[in-house]
Amino acid sequence: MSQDTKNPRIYSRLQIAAQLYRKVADRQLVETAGVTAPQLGVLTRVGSAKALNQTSLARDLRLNDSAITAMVRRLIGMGMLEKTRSESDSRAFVLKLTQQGQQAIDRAANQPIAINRRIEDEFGVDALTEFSQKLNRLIDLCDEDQTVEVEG
Amino acid sequence: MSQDTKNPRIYSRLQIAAQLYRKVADRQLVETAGVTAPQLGVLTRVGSAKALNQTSLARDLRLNDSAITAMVRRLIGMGMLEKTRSESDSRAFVLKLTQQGQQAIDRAANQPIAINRRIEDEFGVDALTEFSQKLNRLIDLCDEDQTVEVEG
DNA sequence: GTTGATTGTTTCACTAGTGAAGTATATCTT
DNA sequence: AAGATATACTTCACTAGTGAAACAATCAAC
Repeated sequence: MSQDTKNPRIYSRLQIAAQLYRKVADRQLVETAGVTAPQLGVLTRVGSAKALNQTSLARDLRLNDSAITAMVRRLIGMGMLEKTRSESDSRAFVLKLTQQGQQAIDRAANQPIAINRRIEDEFGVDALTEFSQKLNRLIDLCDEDQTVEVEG
Repeated sequence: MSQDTKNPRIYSRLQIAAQLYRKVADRQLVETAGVTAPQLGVLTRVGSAKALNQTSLARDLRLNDSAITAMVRRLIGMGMLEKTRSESDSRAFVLKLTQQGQQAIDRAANQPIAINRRIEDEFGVDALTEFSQKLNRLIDLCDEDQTVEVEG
């Protein structure tokens, strides 16, 4: 008689789906591009910005500052990213792709991973768009709930 | 001109939604029941089984054995769970709730957290069911992709 | 009844995230 | 110009997961 049987709580489904998707995507991406999915996310964002610092990156990806610190350290260690002090603001760093980092992005772009194609094929663009919108609504609801609690 | 703009790739949305939902749920659950959402998941599963060992638990929750080892250790440390050697199989352990563990479940059941009610209200049962089905389909696709790769 | 494979669990090294507290630089305010 | 406040980043301790390698107990075969 858990609540799961009564109404369709989506919490655990969502967690399982996200975890599993990440696992599969990671495997395939590491194969083709040499980076994990979160790492590719960072590289892509850095690549598409002119001069990005870590705080902006954190905001864009909706992550903690400390998550970025760790992520960037790993990517620098892998030779994918460079970090130089900003000239306009000496607290901040400017992130830049290395050649290797750019290569990783290119490889990922040129050879889309199987799981993504599979999902697109199976769902179709319309269903995927709708799904994406529902995810957005879910995100908004969580955001509201967070701000309500902090302010109220 | 990243692929994100062309077609609605759901990977990052899904990750953000799952992470954020967990964060909000954790906060509210820790408040009302004294455990996090993943912890409550484990307790609930243990509570609804007669005699569960860790491997079965891992399968049920779709987690790694080593994730369970760590999870159980934490829950025992919190006084929520007990672990005794199985009499029928002396490799295995039998997991059991402590009073405190049962209390945590009860509190969570009696006082459903705000974010879940909010999501149910906003989405409605039908939309939620459909959403859940799509998540299931996504999970299945990932599963297939995994087995294909292992076997092929 | 030993031998070999399978099963249940743990350990280790890792990624990826949170949140709180600290440091250093910038920016207001007066 | 100084002091307060805000911002950029790091560190630390933590949860939560993966995967590979080890170990012990069980089971199946011979």
